[in-house]
This record gives sequence, structure tokens and C-alpha cells, in this order.
Amino acid sequence: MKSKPATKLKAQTASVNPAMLLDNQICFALYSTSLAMTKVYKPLLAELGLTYPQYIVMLVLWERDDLMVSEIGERLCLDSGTLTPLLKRLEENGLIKRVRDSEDERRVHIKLSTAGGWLKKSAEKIPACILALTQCDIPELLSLGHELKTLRERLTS
Amino acid sequence: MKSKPATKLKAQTASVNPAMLLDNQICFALYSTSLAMTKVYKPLLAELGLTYPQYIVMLVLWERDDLMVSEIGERLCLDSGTLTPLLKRLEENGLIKRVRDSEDERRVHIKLSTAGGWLKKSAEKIPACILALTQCDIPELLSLGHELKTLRERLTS
DNA sequence: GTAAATTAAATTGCACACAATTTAATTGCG
DNA sequence: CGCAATTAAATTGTGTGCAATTTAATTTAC
Repeated sequence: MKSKPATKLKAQTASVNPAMLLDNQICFALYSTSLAMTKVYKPLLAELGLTYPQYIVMLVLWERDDLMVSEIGERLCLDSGTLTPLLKRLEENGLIKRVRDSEDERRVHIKLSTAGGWLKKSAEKIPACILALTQCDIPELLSLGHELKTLRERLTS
Repeated sequence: MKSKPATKLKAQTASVNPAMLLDNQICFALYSTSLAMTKVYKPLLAELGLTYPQYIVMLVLWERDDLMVSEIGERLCLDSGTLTPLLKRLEENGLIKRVRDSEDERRVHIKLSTAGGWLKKSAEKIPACILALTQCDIPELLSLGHELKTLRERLTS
């Protein structure tokens, strides 16, 4: 390999700032992997009639039923502009009920319907399917999960 | 701490499948961290008049100018349904030009405009800002980036 | 006690994502 | 050559995300 003339080499060096390369940006790794993961969930969730954001709302309700819209929002880092229409779709599909609080009419309680409770049974098989599709072992995923939570913590602080 | 009656304990154990807890799902860690990261970019990119997806298209073009829509799509894992309107907005904002290939009229070349080339200068400062905001050190981010790429690889295979 | 401030959802408007389909151009095969 | 198959983008329709605003109800301050 012969070295190029100094002027050309300098120009090239100046033009390649490694921090500007797509593949060196942690954000793109996050963004593209998150979209890829959602695509893997899609066919599994379609069997339950759920989208991915609807699924995580159901997960929250299966952990603890009867939450305010704002409580779901805090848990999922989503605001009412996202949640209100999503929750209306879940209600139209018969999975939840939206009930105004009689004490404080501003508040809306989100409760599982009977069908919404039943659906948990069908959803129980999803995590194992996903684990298999990731082709990762548990310690690997636990470590990644921990690193991601640390990063999210720092980004939102 | 006294132990609860066996029947109650059994019912509780059956109802708490750890794989169904939101905080144990790698997918939610990915999803919420990716959204948090995009929110951190937003004010920085707003100064350049870009959204995050527009920014990664510009990154790809700053690495190599004159790409087909489909080449950008492969690089970013996005399809024409996402890219076509996004590219039209970049063209309206004067950052790129969309040029039909005269050899093969189906193809559209995406090229940086002069203003689009200039914008790279202003964007050069973004990675350092983001690095500071993540409060992470470089080895930490390199490791996370590598793990994410491995996972994405497995999910899309 | 009431007007101002605060709060909880809902609404509006814009920009993605993506499945599915369409349009238009090119290629390949008999 | 001529037509079916393929390809590249664009289009259509649905569902997020989120900033900004609005609406309606409650709380606070004076």
C-alpha cells in the first residue's frame, strides 16, 4: 500500500469524523433494534388483535387493574395525546372499560373487561416465543436490559 | 413476616409470571429508551430544522452522496412508504434533490443540495452534545452498541 | 366565597412506520 | 418479438408519538 499525497490525506481525514458515522451512533442502534423487535412481535400480537403499544398497556393492567390514564402514562412514558386514542381503540375492541371518577370528574379509570382479563391467558405464551426468536440467553438479555434502563434513567433525568 | 395460607400463596404464585412483568421485558427497555433518546435529540435537531428520521437520512447522505431511495431504505431498515414522504419534505426544505434516473425511469436518485452539504458543518457538534447528555463513558456505549447490533442481526435474520 | 391557578383528559396538527396495493418501467422467457 | 414476471417508488389507510392547545373540573389564594 502506498501512502497518498499529504494534501489528499488531510482532506480525507477532515471529512471522516467517526462520530458522524451512522454505525457509530448509539441512537441508531437503539432506534433500528427497537423497530426490528416490534416487527418480531407483530405477527404474535396480531393473533390477539393487539398492536405493540396496546400490548404494553395491557401488560400494565394485568399487573394492576384500575389505573388512571395518567398512571399508565407515567409507567409507559406516554402522554394523553398518545394514550387517549389508543385506549378508545382498546375499549372499542372490548378489552377495557373507561370509567369517569365520580369524585373527580376529570379523572378516567381504566379497567380490564372480562375479555381483557381472559386475554392474559393467551398472552402468557408470548415472552417465551420472543426469547426463542432473539436467540439470546437469559444472562445476556438481563445485562442488556439493565444497561438500557440505566441509559434511559440518565436521559430522562 | 408471617407466611400466608398455602391456598392464597399458590393463587398469588400462579398470577405472577415474571416473564409477563413489563420491567422484565427487553422489548420495553428498548422501546422506552429509544423514545427517550429521540426526545433528547429533538431540541438539538430542531435548530437544524430536522426530525430524527430526517437526521439519519442526512447522515447516510453525508457518508455517501447520491443514493437510490431503496439504498437508503436498506441502510436504515425503512421502506418507501416511510421514505417517500420524508424525502419530499427534505426536498421542500431545500436539503436534497430528487432526480429520476434517465436510464431507468423507475429509480430516483437522492442527492444533497448545496445547503444540505453545508448543514453537515452545523450537525458536527451534535454527537458530542449527545454523548455529554447520556452521561456514559465511551467503552460503555461501545459495548451497548455492539450488543444492540448483535440483537438486531438476530431479529432480522 | 370567588377569581386565578392548577390539574386531567381530550383535541388538533404534523411526522413517522408499515402493511397492502397501485403505477409505471424494465427484464426475461418462450 | 410480445407478454408475463419482476422491480422501484408512490399511494392508501391505520396506528402511533408528541408538542401545543383546549376543555372541564378542582384547588388555592386572597
